[in-house]
Amino acid sequence: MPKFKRLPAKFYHQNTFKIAEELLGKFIIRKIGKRALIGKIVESEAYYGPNDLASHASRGKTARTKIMFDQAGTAYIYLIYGMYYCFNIVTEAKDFPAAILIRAAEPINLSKKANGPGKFCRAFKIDKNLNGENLITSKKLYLVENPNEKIKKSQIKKAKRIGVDYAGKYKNKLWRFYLKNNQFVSKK
DNA sequence: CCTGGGATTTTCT
DNA sequence: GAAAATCCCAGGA
Repeated sequence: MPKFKRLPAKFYHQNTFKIAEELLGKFIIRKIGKRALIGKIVESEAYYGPNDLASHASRGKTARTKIMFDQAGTAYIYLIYGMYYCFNIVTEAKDFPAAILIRAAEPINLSKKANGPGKFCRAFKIDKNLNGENLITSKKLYLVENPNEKIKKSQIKKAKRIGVDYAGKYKNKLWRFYLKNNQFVSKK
């Protein structure tokens, strides 16, 4: 097993879009008892600020979305379409709503595919119990440096977000990022 | 190749 | 009561 270096608090206190790009290639680790599930992040989507109509936070702070207003480095997990969980990483200062949806990961030691936000959570056994988890201190769910690979800017593709056609002018924002030529990206 | 609908439940109107 | 930051499968062209 290689030695994994956890991403520090400082990493989560950068600009949301920079983090969304830098997350690509990083490893996510989910510990369940003595087992660890590991995947490489290959696709992310940014949801930024109170005016982004695609963001849950655009309608203000509610019981569900209050986590998005929390401090950077918090996990925001919600149930979509009644059956799939989505995993997000909260960014920006407290009381500024922003988060990054992790859409896909390349399996390192996973038995299931993770090429889509719902499937990602299924593969990692992520559910509402982990909502609000602190990724900087958690023992169950956290992110680490990729010890084998450095991602270059030229490997990153920017694209429109998925499933947000209702979001007016925000639907065309290039706020989705993924690794070029990676077969585990949910949609090219 | 494409389009459309069902599953299932939380959330807001 | 309708819609939702999804996924999978069926059916038609």
